[in-house]
Amino acid sequence: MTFTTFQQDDLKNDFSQKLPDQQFVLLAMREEDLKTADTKKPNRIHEHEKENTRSVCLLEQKRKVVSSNIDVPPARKSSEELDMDKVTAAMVLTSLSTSPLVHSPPVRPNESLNGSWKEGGFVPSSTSSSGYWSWNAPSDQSNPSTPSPPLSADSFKPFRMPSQPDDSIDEAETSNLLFDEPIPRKRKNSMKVMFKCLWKNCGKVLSTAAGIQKHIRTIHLGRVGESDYSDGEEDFYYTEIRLNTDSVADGLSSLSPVSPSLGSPPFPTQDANRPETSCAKTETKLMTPLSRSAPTNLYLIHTDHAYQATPPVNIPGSTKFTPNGRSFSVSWQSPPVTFTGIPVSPTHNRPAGTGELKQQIHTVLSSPPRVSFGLRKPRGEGKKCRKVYGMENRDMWCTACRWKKACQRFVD
DNA sequence: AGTGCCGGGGC
DNA sequence: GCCCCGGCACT
Repeated sequence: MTFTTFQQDDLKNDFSQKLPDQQFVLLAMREEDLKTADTKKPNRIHEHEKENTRSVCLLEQKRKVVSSNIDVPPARKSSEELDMDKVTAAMVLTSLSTSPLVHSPPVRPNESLNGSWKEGGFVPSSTSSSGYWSWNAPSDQSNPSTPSPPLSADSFKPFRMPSQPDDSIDEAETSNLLFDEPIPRKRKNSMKVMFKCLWKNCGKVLSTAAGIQKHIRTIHLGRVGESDYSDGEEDFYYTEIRLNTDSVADGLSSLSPVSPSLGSPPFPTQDANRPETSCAKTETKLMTPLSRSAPTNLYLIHTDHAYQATPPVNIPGSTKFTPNGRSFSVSWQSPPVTFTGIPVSPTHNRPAGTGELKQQIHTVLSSPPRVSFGLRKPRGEGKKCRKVYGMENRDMWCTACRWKKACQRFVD
């Protein structure tokens, strides 16, 4: 995951210049810094919003996620559930990416950025002098052998945490937050949880997780003989649907956090404009099984305009698709986890150098991909006859070089 | 500007 | 097929 946190200094200054193409920024600040920022630069966030960038402030100890008029219900005590703040923030970010801009003062007090972020596995891999933190995905997470995944407007499921079924900040709640609809803290009793298969062109809804997993295993993954075995992959091919038994429509609307003013879904649906769904495929695979032991995954959605007519580019740790002629990039990062018994340290997953990391982020976020369409093979990197022997010894060149053809002596 | 080499042409 | 070269892409 490409995940960027700006600190107070960035807010005081013009941090919008740092990631000009990133539209959603997770902003974590300390309480006193936020107060200062409010006082001194009251319009900073607004300025950023004008550039189609919104900020989410993750307030950890207060258990609030504040962005514009977004509030997350306060207060669970247990510190390990601070991770849920991050998750919630990710959900907010995800939803923000699809909702219209909301202009209102975003800032609220916050507490330490340092403690629980690191506890959750988010150790900044680079810290610039300006306090600009960033994370990026490990470059070796791609796995090509995943079946075609689902992807639909209501199917974007950033993460799944089977181990925490009692998550009280559910999707419906988060969605409601985005629309500034104060809702009762707990409506679980009136919610019926269904499980919807996200497989392409499927959409089967079952009432139990086991059922949907079995469905996915047998129907989509073709694991007929291993019906009881689950490697968890199925988890990422379905989503929970919380149906409000008081008002089914309410529950359904929570599935798609799109403003009614926006006629189009936030993510590609099954329409003709939909590009290949390999992005979801990559994403799904990347989440497995790493993320299952890492429920603190944060998703950051950002959009940019630079890729509109370009073909998909495989950026490890990120994926991209183009709904409605506008591209979305989804990238992610897993915190340090143990994978098949091998401890994976942060330095394993991330490039060592700050500069390199930032370069990667820059690549992911803004730079137009260099795509060779195969019309011309990549230029050879090695020395060729011309360089080796020089123009004066042209007779020593290989025939191809003499004929200005591809060098046959020093083949790349 | 220098380099690699594709595409095309003459023989 | 051999040989050459215009011109493009890339560094």
